[in-house]
Amino acid sequence: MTNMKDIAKIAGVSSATVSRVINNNGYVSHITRQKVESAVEKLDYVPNSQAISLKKGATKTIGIIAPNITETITVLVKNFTLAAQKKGYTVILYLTENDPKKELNALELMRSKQLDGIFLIIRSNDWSTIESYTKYGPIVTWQRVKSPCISSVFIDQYDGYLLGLEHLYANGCRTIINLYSDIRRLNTKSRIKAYEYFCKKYDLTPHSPELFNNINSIQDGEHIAHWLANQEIKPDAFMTSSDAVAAGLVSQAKRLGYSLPEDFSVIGFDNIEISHLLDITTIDYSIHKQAENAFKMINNDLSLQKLTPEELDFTLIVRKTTK
Amino acid sequence: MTNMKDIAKIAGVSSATVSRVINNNGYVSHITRQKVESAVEKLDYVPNSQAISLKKGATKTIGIIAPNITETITVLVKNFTLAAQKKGYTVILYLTENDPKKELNALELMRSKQLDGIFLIIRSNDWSTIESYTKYGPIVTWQRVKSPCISSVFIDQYDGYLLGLEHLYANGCRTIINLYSDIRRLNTKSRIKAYEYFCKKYDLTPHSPELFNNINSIQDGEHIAHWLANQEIKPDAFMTSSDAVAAGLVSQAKRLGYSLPEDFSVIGFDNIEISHLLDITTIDYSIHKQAENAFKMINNDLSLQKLTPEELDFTLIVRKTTK
DNA sequence: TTGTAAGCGTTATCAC
DNA sequence: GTGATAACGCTTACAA
Repeated sequence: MTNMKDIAKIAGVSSATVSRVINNNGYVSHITRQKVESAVEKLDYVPNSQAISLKKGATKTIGIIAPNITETITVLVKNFTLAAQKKGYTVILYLTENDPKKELNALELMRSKQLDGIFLIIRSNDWSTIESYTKYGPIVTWQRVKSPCISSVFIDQYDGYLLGLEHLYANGCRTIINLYSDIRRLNTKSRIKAYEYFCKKYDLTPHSPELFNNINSIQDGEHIAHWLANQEIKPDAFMTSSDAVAAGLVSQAKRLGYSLPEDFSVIGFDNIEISHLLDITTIDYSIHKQAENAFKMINNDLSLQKLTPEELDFTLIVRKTTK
Repeated sequence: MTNMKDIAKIAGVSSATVSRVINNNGYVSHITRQKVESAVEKLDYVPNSQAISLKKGATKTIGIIAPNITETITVLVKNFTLAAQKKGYTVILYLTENDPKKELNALELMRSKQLDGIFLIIRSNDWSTIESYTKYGPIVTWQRVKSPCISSVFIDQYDGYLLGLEHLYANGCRTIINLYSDIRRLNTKSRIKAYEYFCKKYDLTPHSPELFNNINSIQDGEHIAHWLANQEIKPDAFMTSSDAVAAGLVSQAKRLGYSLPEDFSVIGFDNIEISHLLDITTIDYSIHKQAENAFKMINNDLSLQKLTPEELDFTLIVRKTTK
């Protein structure tokens, strides 16, 4: 491969001068610049990025770590990547499949100087383990976390969740079932709080959160449809924590012969493509902006050129699964 | 940051010996190995991967290039990434948004030694332009291409398409409309051929391919539903080239009051999650295996340890949009 | 079995 | 304005 020395030789200058030309750095006379540039052209020269990274101690590469690629995560990955590319960063995708060891491998990439920063969408290890890697570079997460060194693009979903519950109430629903993703998570705890406040406000009897815990996937949603079919007394609405769950529930319920919103109502969460396709009422909370904010936060840690994060908000998207 | 010299100093050996220990390379006495290992432990040392890459002239990094992340591409990205990780490779994701310049930037990453190989899912530049980059490393694509230097995991979709058409015929459909993605593409040309053969076989009058060209997205599928609503004489089936198109068509048609398969039939292509959710009959052609094969081909070009690609095949998945 | 030293391709600090 | 030259952190002949 042709390198700086080759260019220097052809152009009749030193490699220091070549470097100056390439990087527009320091004083170079017009004439030498031209000589160098034509040599670059002639030899079809491109600087070796490994050498630059080694020298500079930075790679202009950021890692995205996630357990797998769900539709929601796709939105995050896509918008983060686009934002990063726009600022000259390159993005590495690392899938952990929820294996803490694989996550560790990914974190090690930052320690071994292959990554300048990390967007850890969903973690697998303890926060304390992850925290110990922040000394090698910035880590931003999508999850809710209270840590002095890990930033988060999380927004408390209390308000968003309440938005959905109020909509159900306004449309006559009084026995609402909440499908929670993981009651140990702070995110879910906010939802539970919103539900409890809501029940108190309208004098309804809340159901225990434990009854519907760990409902996460499309399949889980489908199971709920079957569960519903077996109930004597049926609830009149489901409030979910993701469009995926809502999609599974809605599509399976239709297969079982139910019609929505006549038989019962369902509200999703995320406003991803699938909720549009299945006409599911949902809560939008601008995931794409979260992704961009994640990049901005990492960028601000790495670069002097600061980017200001955008404000996030909730919107209720009324479709055909609620009255 | 602590480096080899530091370890060497602490362990009382030369950095060459440290290297041997780290890489299990060459003869090292048990006792020195232990000294080195404890020094590594003590200083919490990790080798700098930039230095290794520079020295070795390879990065163990492969790029995935795609215009954006659709659901189908997600399957490709996911399985490729997992296969690559399993073999110790790291994966870079580069989104081009169909901008040839951005694709060029991504290809340049290989030229500048940041990438060892590339999985170019869908291209934006001319094949000849892309070919010129194969001298810097292997390029494998998902698209159909006849090139001496670019490999492809493509499979001719003639058989798969015919599978769908025959199914429609068997269920009484006689006026079938084909929604093509891009009639200039070889892939589509195979579909057209299958359709023509099919028409001749059953003595049906084929419609011109130009009538339904460039139908690619969910939105395009939705438009077709509207088009259908305005027709006096309605076709009795749609054969599509992707589940996305089928999904848009089916969901919009339902919104417009049609019921499937009573009013008409629809067959998708890909068998991605969405076709399951919407109960769309579709053609499966094991995209995940294609992704794995793509990695294997790149690996085989890069490494001495050869991996054998898997055979691919088509399966008709009958669901609720055909009789 | 271990050490020396050249080199991978840059950048950046000095001189001149 | 430009050129030496010393890093950056590692691998690998070649010696010893």
